[in-house]
Amino acid sequence: MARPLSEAKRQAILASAVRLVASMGVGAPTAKIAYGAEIAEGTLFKYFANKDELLNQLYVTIKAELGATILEGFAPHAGIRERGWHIWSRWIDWGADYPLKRQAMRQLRVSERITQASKEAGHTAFHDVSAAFQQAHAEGPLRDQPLAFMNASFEALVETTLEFIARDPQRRDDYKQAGFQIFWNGVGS
Amino acid sequence: MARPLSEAKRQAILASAVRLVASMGVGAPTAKIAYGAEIAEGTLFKYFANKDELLNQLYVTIKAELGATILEGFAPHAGIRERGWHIWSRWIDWGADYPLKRQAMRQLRVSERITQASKEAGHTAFHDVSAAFQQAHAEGPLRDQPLAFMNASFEALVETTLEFIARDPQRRDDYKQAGFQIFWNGVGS
Amino acid sequence: MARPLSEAKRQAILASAVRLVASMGVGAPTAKIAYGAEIAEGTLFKYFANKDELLNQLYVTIKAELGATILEGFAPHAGIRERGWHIWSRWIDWGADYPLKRQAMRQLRVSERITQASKEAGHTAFHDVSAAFQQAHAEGPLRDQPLAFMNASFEALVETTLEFIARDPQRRDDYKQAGFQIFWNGVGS
Amino acid sequence: MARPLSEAKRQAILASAVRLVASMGVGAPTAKIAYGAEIAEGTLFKYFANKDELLNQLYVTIKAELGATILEGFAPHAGIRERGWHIWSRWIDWGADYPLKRQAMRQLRVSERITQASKEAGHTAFHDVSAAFQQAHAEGPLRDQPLAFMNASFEALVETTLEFIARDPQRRDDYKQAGFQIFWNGVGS
DNA sequence: GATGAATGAGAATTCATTCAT
DNA sequence: GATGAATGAATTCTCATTCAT
Repeated sequence: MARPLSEAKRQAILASAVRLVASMGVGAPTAKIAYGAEIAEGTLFKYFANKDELLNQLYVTIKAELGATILEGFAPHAGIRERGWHIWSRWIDWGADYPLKRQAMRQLRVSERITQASKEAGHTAFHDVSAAFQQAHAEGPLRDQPLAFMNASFEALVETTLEFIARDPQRRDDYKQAGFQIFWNGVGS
Repeated sequence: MARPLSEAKRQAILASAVRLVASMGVGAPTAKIAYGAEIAEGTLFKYFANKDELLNQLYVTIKAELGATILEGFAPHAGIRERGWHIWSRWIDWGADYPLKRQAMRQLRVSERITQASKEAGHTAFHDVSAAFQQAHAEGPLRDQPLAFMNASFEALVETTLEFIARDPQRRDDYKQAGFQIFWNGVGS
Repeated sequence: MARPLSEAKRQAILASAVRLVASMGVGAPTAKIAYGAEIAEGTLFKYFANKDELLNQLYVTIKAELGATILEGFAPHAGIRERGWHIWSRWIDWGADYPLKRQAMRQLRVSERITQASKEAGHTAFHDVSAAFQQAHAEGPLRDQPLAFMNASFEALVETTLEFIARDPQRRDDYKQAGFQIFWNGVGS
Repeated sequence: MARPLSEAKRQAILASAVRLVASMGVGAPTAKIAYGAEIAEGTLFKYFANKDELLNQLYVTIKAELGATILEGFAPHAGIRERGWHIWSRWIDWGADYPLKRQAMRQLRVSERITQASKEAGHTAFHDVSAAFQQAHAEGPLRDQPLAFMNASFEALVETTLEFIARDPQRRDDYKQAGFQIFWNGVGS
């Protein structure tokens, strides 16, 4: 079935879901999500067959958006540190600028309702980001661990850094630097 | 007193909650938790006034248990790296040995139902662990960032490491070493 | 609008509530009320946000209906006794004809769940009935007591009379006369 | 089964029930009643086989106490008005002095849980009060109505009067006079 | 006899989803 | 296609009553 109707409404539903999942978790009622999107309760189910599908698409969509955002302006031939910093920097900026999306992701990540398929789709969307790590990985001291482990550590530190920025936005830049330093030193030389 | 509230039952409820929250999130029904604890639905509410209280006590209890476990055998006068390794090691072992508790914590950490007070109680229970970090922090390159930031990074890397161990238990020791290495290099020299 | 909230259903709920509250008091389960209205349990809450609201609206609705019924055919310029008798007569007839509504009111009147606001709304609905008493009051021997006291005495005697009519409907007219006589003599000359 | 154990405890339960039924209606939980009586939840059921029995005994007890109170100092050979006034006066005083008992009775009177037997026992306890009315009744204009009707009117006006005294205790005596006047004029020649 | 933990049948809501309009 | 009323299973919590201590 081709995507029905208004793309604007679809986006409104996703945007409303971001807000509600961020604050209430995946238990946020579909009726509230619909209300936040200014559509009727039943209309939501024209766009998403059921709540699980909405949640999964939300997950994949945010992940894809983040992936694309990170890669904007990425210089594949820059030095390894520059590439790492680019990813770190854009990721942090995205998370600090869209705290609700970040919060929603936090909830979705731990939810049993996100299928394996969605997680894989998320990885796919992140493919280029992962690729950018490969060289660094191959050369670093973690070369015997899966690339995924380095990726995950990076992400964990991004998450930690964003948590602190969220609590204390004034020091955004300090945290951004400090977090990257831990990562870079950590996996480096 | 007719019959005192049985500590065994209280533990059974918490243990059942660990299992169900780990797999279903905080939306796990109290009826299922009670069933898992082999008590009647109503009995649960003799032990915990309501679901929120159960969830919060679960959070604090696990956190306290983890804190105590980490500190067992801790040598306060050992070298700084030894102390760091002790904490890392015991934390990883705990998480690898009790994957359900770790999973439950993951859910509880992001839940809106865990009160500020519980989070603070969790910190208190973790006080000695935090203290053990202080010297390392004062001397390291992160001395201008809050100690909490270093702690959180440590925890984030523990979490990441445990995630990988859970997926691939055979390589438990490899991950354990690799994760610590990232942290130690990251915040070190 | 998909389907408007059906006024017929709303009335069916209120009618069912009348029956159940009359016989079981305000403890009558919403599930039974819904069943009696031939709707699903959940549907009731589309019409009334919660049980208290149902109970309060029931109170106000019955009171308003009674007020309107009493005033039908009221001749404001008739003699004072005629006016009093009109009110008495219509009130008694209403109570005798709708014993369940009367019984429900008995329950609602003593319930802690009826808010002050509803009681005031009830008075408002009864405003014209009260007004009809004013002249009688101003001239009678109770002029030094609040009008409300005379009103309440009237109502108490109506209630008593209806109680007897309910037990012994054959003598409806006797009781109707006797009750009014007590009131009229009581507050009169 | 003879009445077990401490009469003091039995009274404490009834006293606690008065308070709770007055404020919460017959839905007041037995656990709260027990707590108010400073006994254990289960102990209540040693004194009253079940909640209905407690409620019914409460009804009969209050009614009996009221009956006895009214008759204290009653002069059977006084004039008819004096006898009526005596009853009125003592009843009003009792109700004004024990507002919780009066409130509890209001709730019990409309409850489906009070059996016919209890109502009859209540009448029995009131027998002497009723008897005092008989002569007045036989002589008055209501002689063609059941004595019970006159009794009930009296009680209804007592109730009304007490309601007003409860709201405005300062005017206790005014209301007391006014209420009796309505009754006396009402049923008198 | 007193206690209060244990029980499980309700009770009032809530909510994803369907379907008449 | 959009709407939101309708549904009823599921959820949290309450409460009278029993019974082990």
